[in-house]
Amino acid sequence: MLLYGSLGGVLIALLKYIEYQHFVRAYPAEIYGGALALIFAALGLWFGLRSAKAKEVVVLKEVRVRHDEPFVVDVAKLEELAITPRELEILGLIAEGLSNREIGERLFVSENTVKTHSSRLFQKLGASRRTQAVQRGKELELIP
Amino acid sequence: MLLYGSLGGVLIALLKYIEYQHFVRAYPAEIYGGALALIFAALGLWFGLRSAKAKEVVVLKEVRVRHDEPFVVDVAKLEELAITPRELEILGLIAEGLSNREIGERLFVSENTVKTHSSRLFQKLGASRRTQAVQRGKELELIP
DNA sequence: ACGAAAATCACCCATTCGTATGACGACTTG
DNA sequence: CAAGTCGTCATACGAATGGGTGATTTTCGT
Repeated sequence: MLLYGSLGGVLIALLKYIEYQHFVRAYPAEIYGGALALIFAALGLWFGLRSAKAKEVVVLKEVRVRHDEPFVVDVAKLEELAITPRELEILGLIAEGLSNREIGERLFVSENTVKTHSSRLFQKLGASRRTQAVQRGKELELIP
Repeated sequence: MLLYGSLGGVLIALLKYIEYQHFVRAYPAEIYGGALALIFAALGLWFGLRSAKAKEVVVLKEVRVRHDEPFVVDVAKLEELAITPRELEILGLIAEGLSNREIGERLFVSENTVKTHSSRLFQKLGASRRTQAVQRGKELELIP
């Protein structure tokens, strides 16, 4: 800012000197004043835009985009494969790495029940292993 | 822009007229010129800053798309857990739902070998089931 | 070239899993 | 009401899995 100010002052003095010596008599004062006004208006505008550009850079950016969608089960595929709610529930627990026994404990049913559910589930998913069932479930968007 | 231009022109004319009529004799030309320069410099600066503010708003733009990353294994965690390349490979195949036998066939090794690898893998991952290992592997970004 | 790490394989044993089969009760629907 | 679906549970058996130990061979870094 200080630099700009002093530079402007020098420029003014210079211009004034030149003008006074050579043109003050050649052209009417209106031309002189107009030119001066134009020059300084341009100068001011230039400086203004310059500082404007600087400001432009400083502007902060704060935008968040979604990263994970909420996930919804593909109900169409569920019905298509005739997978019951209970079976889907068990698929989810299988995907969490729980054993049949643990699933039974969590759902307050016997391990045998879990086995029947998972067995039917595997049939419907075309899986023969639980890891396979998990993979299929993710592919079919039945589990996140 | 046009509006500003014409306004500036009118202003110039007005100023010139007033000056010519009253001050041309009262003060030396330097003062007159200096004042004019100052005024127009300020005017230009003001306009510059004004347009600067407008530009500042435009800059408010941000792209932070992050939906699907290509996925790279977390080498740091791999070393931290001392997981060998072979073990990681087997983890991937487990995640695909393959049985130990199938993994052995695909890698041209015996099922027993697969079992030892997976056994050590489970130890390192703190898993007791393969489904659990898969889950841990995904959490630790060892597999996609 | 030596030694450590990795990979390979085998055997054993207990547990878990997958599958089949049958059964029973609750609920829905025609 | 009869049929169908769903959830529940049991038993049984073979396959798969997990865990442990021991051993040999490759590979690789210093």
